[in-house]
Amino acid sequence: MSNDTGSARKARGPQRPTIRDVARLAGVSRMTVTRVLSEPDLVLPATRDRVKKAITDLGYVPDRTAGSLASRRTGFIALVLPTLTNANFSMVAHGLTEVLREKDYHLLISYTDYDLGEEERQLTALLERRPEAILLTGAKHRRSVARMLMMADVPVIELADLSSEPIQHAVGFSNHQVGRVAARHLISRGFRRIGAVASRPDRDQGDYRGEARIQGFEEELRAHGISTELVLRHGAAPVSYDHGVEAIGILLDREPALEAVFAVSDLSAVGVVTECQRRGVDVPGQLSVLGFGDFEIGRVINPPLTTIQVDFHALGKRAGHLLLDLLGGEIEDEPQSIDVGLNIIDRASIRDTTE
Amino acid sequence: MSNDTGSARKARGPQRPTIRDVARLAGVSRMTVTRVLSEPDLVLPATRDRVKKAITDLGYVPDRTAGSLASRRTGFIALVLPTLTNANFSMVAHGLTEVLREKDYHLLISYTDYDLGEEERQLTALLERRPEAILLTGAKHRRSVARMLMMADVPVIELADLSSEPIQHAVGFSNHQVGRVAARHLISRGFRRIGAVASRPDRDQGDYRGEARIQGFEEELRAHGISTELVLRHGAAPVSYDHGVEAIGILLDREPALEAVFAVSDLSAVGVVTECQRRGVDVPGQLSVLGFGDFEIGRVINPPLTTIQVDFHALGKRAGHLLLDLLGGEIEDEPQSIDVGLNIIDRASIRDTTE
DNA sequence: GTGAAAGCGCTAACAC
DNA sequence: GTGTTAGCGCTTTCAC
Repeated sequence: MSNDTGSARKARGPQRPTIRDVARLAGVSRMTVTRVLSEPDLVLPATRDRVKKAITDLGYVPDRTAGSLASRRTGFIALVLPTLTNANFSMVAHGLTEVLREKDYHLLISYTDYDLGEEERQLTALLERRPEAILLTGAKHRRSVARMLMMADVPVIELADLSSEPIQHAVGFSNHQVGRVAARHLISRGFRRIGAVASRPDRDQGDYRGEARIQGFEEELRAHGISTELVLRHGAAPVSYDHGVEAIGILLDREPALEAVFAVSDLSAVGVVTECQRRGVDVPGQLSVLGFGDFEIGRVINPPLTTIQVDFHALGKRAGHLLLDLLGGEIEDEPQSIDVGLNIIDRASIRDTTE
Repeated sequence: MSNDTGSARKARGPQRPTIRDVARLAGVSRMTVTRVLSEPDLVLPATRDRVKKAITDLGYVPDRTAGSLASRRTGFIALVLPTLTNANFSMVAHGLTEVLREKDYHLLISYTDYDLGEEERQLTALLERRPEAILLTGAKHRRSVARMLMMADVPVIELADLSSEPIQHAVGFSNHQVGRVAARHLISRGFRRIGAVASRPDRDQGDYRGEARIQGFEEELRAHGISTELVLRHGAAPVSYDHGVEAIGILLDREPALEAVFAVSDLSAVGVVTECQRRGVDVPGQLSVLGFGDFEIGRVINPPLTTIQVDFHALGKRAGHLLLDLLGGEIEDEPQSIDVGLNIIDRASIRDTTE
């Protein structure tokens, strides 16, 4: 009845059961086992049950390595992140996983520690695993990386910064837009003596993102006829708690009547709030503070920080759905660029001028 | 000269170059190409160069799926985490990656959202990828999961909680020990009116970790003849900022002369500090506070929080090295249990009684 | 509804 | 130092 007698495998100890063992035990061909696993409806219920029983009896676990080779579909999606220890990037991975799990895709996660050389090395290793798509963060890549990506001949989605020219598809937000939204928000609240704290964009590496935000901020200020002289670029990126402390000190010395300030990062904003309290400047009574990033700490300080947030979880899900469309061929191959937008998280560091 | 004429592959568009193409172009056999890639020293320099040139000319990227199948070594290490959005677990992954990268192993990361059913589902999917070892967090698993793990016939390392019986190997720390260290630290600083804030261990799910800490704390207190009546179990796990606020309120109402308090989590400890400030209780002048976990927020509040820390990055590296030993067969198969220990991060929330 | 043949792209094992 | 043979465990394709 069955064909598979199994061509004399070298008997070296107990082996994991293969599809052949299942087939033999159930008295069917291997093909039927495959069908039970992938398209059970094509198999007669009686046969199906026999096969299923054989599977559980043997404790058979299909080998997807072999399956991938035969079907030429690994089910892997490569994800290259700068680091895992950043809540935002983790949220992206979570969002992605959520939608990809459904379709039995697996994320192959790598991180680069913000090192472009490491990015290239990781990507090289990843490509050997034959991912069906590649997702990576950031807009800056080596030429060699861009080339590898093209050669790979699978969909490529860049995550995060939408401002620069994407290699193929992109899902993210615009840092420039962050600045514009920040300025617009403060202006709409009636403030006019508006400042900002950012870093000096000296180094080409690093904080072009913060600089993009601050430029958007200045543009919007100018568009409303407001001076940008209280926009302070101080210290080196990345900005931190201490940066906020120092920068707001300088700004307040220069303009004690400052009404509102935008910090390019929540970390810096927390420093701003703390330093204000030390100086006896009431937040938000005298000075309103707006941050960016929605870091956990902003939720915990007093007053809780109003901030501009990017929903990275949603970003991950959007990327995941785009991927599914791309992989399912339900979409033309024209490069897609998706802006997930920005949210203002209204907490208590901005004075309510409406009352 | 060459053998491989390539058995008439169906010509459907441009294919990725295979090892066969490289072999043909370099005028060698496939085996020689494999050797150039894995053991270059075994190949004559002249041949090696020809092969290398062919590889770059074609842009050949080896297919590890096929390689894995043939060599029966996938190079995958499965890692099952509760979540990616927790800095501690991310650090574990980083530490692991650092040591595994060297030997060309890849982490296959999954997360369970703290759901035991999801753990089983993820593990099932993972096993189909034939990982060479399995790392997973937590000491609580379904029986079915334990069974799958045994059947898998690869090294299994549990990460984190050392108190309960490990399935095989374990790398972690003891929550019970955390409590003992906490109590010993406060006692050694000369405090006697010592309290603690934890959650009620009502639910079997969830916070047995916090409960383990608090029990160790009580034991050590008793061992020193100190009353445990100021150890407060309040509210449901997991403890948060608000938990600390409420709990210290209750405790201070009960014993205004409280000298020192241990919070089972930094989050709660921060709530404690904040509430004390609101009440005008000076930290650490009047009340010393000790946390656990070394959360980022503890570094930023004022006064910075003294806390008991587990070095999760080191934990990851230790696990990685154990794995390499296990995989390299350089170690007996006796279950290993490695305690990475605890560190007290001395900041400013505990009064210096030595002056 | 089920099965047989023919690989997927690579490497282990052994021959020369 | 290099090549040949024979699979790894599955799925595709087509036959019945």
